[in-house]
Amino acid sequence: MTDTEKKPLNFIEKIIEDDLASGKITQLHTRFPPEPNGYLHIGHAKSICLNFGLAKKYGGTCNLRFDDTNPAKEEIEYVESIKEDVKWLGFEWHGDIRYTSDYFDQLYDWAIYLIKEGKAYVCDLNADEIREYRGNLKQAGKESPYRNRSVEENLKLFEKMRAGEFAEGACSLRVKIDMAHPNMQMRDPVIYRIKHTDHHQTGDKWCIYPSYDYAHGQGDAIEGITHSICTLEFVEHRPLYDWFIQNLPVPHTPHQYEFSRLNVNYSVTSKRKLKQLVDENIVSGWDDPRMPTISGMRRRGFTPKSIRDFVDSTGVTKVDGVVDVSQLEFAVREDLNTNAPRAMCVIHPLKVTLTNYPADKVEEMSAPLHPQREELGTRTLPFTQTLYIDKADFQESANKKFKRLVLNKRVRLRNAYIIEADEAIKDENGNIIEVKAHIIEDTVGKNPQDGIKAKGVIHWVSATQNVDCDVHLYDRLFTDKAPDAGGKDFMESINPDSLKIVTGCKAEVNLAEPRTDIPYQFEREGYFFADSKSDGKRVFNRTIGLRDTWASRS
RNA sequence: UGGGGCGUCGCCAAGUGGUAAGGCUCUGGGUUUUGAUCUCAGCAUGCGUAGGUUCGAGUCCUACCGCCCCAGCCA
Repeated sequence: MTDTEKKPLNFIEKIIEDDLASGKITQLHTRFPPEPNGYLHIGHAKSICLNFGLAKKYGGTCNLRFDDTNPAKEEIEYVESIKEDVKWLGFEWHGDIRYTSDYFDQLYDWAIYLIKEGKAYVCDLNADEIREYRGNLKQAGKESPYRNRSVEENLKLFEKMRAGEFAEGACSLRVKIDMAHPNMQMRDPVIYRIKHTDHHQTGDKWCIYPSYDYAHGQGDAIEGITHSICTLEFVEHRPLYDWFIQNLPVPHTPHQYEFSRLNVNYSVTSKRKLKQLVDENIVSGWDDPRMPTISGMRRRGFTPKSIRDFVDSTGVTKVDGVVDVSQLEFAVREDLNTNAPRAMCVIHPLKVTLTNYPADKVEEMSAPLHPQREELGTRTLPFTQTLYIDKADFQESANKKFKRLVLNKRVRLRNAYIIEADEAIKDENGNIIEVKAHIIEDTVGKNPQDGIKAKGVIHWVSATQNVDCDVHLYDRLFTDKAPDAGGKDFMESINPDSLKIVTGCKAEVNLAEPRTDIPYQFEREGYFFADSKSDGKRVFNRTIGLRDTWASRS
């Protein structure tokens, strides 16, 4: 997406433009607020692109805020990986990194304010009792017997909570709204709970922690966030969000807007499920190239731009949908096709001996790094008497649709000569182990003088001057389009062939020290990215294959 | 309906009363030293269903149907 064409505005952009036009806001301020309790995945990428993208588009700012209100689930390791992922995707947060925990003192003071206003109380009901008193979807709840404690008593009790005088679960601070409210979120929600757990940012300073609902909007208000964008499951929290903003002396009035989460078929994104895949060794880790995590996609070779383009292509709406992976694959291929340098690698080597080519001769073939982009320059390929071509590119006989090497027929060796096959050498089991062929003289960069053209082009590599490598071929992790839909057990549709390791592949010499910033296109095979975790061994992860209309037709 | 959100092509998605954009996928043709790229063409008489208002409705009204979310001291 090169541009700024007249792409229609999404509903959030319309709201922003209206707010800017009406003077409701003078500058846009957004935020990306992950909880550091796991690795970011493609769904988060959408939120990142939306929040940072909007700020950029409208000349505003976007904060990175760790929503760290639950120390029991969070770890510093996750804040580090999240920072890395956001930067890698190409975004820069405004100013310092924010933590909701930076506001714990202010939040505590506001809790006391609510108590003094008679709007919050310490409740001694335990979790089970609170659930019972809450009622259910069709029945109003009952008020807690502790709901009418005096301000003084609440103040004293809350101070004791903070001082660590109660065990976890002994009591909680609740806000007094309406136990009969049709919206369950408004039935006196808990805003502070006791957790005798150290926090990765605040250490042992606190033993009571604010809830998400109580902390989020206030964090937005403190940071001057104008548009607090989140996903659809928070729609019913909005009245609560607004309640806090209205009932507390906050410095700004932020507003929450919800859009639908990004889902991609043939994959799962729930943290719990991704963790299960890791724990049960279905994948090698959170950054396994088959994972929908940002780190997994990075290791696989997806580029930041391809992910951004994909996310932008899916639109911002309130419709629950599932985007087809083909849309993601398209974005990856689109970017890689225009930017990946070309190279040749024979994955299933078959030896070819050129009987009319001198054994000691080496010709330096020049090949462009990109066929459509001359400015990228060229590379050199040694051409020798013995070569490797792919086993799939030779057949003793074939019909006319087979555009590769066939006995007594010609084929073009990419960036080199046209050759003609003369004989197939087989082992005792009848397997072809070598092909004898001869070159057609004077066909480098030109057609044969006898007018008999080659019908196809295949890739090759010198059998004496090449580098060994392994190739990891990835396929989708699940065979089911919706692995976890309708309560299905996603573990039952794991694709047993999601990874095929091929060893003994032969790559052109220029791949001896492969680039680590972008995948290569192994011509006719696909895009391959040097694996970042295979030191010592040369391993290429197949990012994605080339579009193949041939395979689907046959 | 307890309350809330949502229903336009296989998948995303424009459309805000004037006679259904675009992208992905798919299907054909052309170019091509990657069966890639590029390029040309095709692909919703119909917008969850049924009525109604209107000269005219995906857009307004009514009823119905379907899907998703909420009963954590998770976020």
